[in-house]
Amino acid sequence: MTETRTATPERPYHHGNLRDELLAAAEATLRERGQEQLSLRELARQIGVSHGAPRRHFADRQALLDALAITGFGRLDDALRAALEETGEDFPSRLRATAGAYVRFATDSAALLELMFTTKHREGAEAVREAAAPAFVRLDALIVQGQRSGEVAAGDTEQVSIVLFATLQGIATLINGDMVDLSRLEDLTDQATEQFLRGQRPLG
Amino acid sequence: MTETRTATPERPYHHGNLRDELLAAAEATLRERGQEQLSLRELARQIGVSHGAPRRHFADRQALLDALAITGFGRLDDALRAALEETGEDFPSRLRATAGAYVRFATDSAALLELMFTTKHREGAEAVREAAAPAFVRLDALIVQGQRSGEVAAGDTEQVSIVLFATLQGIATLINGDMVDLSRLEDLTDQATEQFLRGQRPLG
DNA sequence: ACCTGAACACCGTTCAAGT
DNA sequence: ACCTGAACACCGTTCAAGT
Repeated sequence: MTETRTATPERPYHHGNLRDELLAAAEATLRERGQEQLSLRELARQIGVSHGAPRRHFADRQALLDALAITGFGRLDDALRAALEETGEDFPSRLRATAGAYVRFATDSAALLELMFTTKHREGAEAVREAAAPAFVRLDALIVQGQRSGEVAAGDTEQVSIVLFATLQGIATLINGDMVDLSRLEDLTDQATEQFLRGQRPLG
Repeated sequence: MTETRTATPERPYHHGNLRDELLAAAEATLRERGQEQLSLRELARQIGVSHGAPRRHFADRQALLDALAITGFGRLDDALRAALEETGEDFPSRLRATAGAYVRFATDSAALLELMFTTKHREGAEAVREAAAPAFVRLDALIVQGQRSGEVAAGDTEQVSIVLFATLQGIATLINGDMVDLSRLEDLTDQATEQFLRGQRPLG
């Protein structure tokens, strides 16, 4: 029971884990109050370091936001992979599982999604784009499967997968922006996937 | 050639047109440097009024951004209407014209688009949503035309039009966020519209 | 190697006061 | 009715200095 074990322990000079703590605190603030309300100084205060300390780990505010976006893409890819592991092998099942997982992630993490997709005209944005690649590749692979099984017309795979990606992303944007009610999410996603299946079915 | 006619004329006490000038200057800054770089104080400096003056016309920074978003929706609707006036009467032509006009507007005014569609959890957002209504109604009317002509399957009109809207919005988001190159815009839009036409064609 | 703390140049917002 | 200008409480960023 020494002085150094109080409720707010005097931290040793070297904090040791600041980067991860900053990211965790930033993500919580992002979810609760949005990107614009996220302040480096406030994060430092919450964690108990001086306002200059974050600088060692993130060159500036934007670098921290980029890091959040990058982890976001990782989590998106994890969500898509997990959904595919729990579904059947046929193309329609995999399409529906992917679409459902995407829009669920996107509407559950609206502020994070915004960070992930509004990257334009920034330095360091290259790293964010690279982080997005696995999710795009996963969509691409899904379309390739559909083309092999004959359920998706032959053609420019990437073009088809981008339009599919765009549709899911757009549905999430309309809902996250309160233009469309969240209660319509499932029906809209079904509409999009069934329309995709019909629109892609090779003409007999 | 009196003292009151210098290059920077001494303005009369009552400015008279401050609201419109603020909006115009704000839109230019938005386009050139993005929303985050837009500062009320800097706008006031550019126009030549005190930093407190904007307060008479916009309660706060967000109110000015909302006003920009609202004028953006008006301009979007204008663009859609203009495109429809220049095309044929058949449904596929009108679908293609609408889609093309939408993605052109959306990629030409990327920062404005972001303002228009990220409205969540804000007061005064109601006015922004209302401003969006005409564009949604226009898409709805287009789908109704397609259903009447038999080129779109009968069903929930709004659901179909929202998915179409979402697809176009998503394509623009991916391009504006530099995830997809602008050069692919036209092909992606064509892919989306042709897939829509095939996916909606009633089964014979 | 990592963090502190003062300093600088900005913000948005408020409000009494001027015309 | 409309605008000014001082004041307040924040920011992000920089950097010499500490351990």
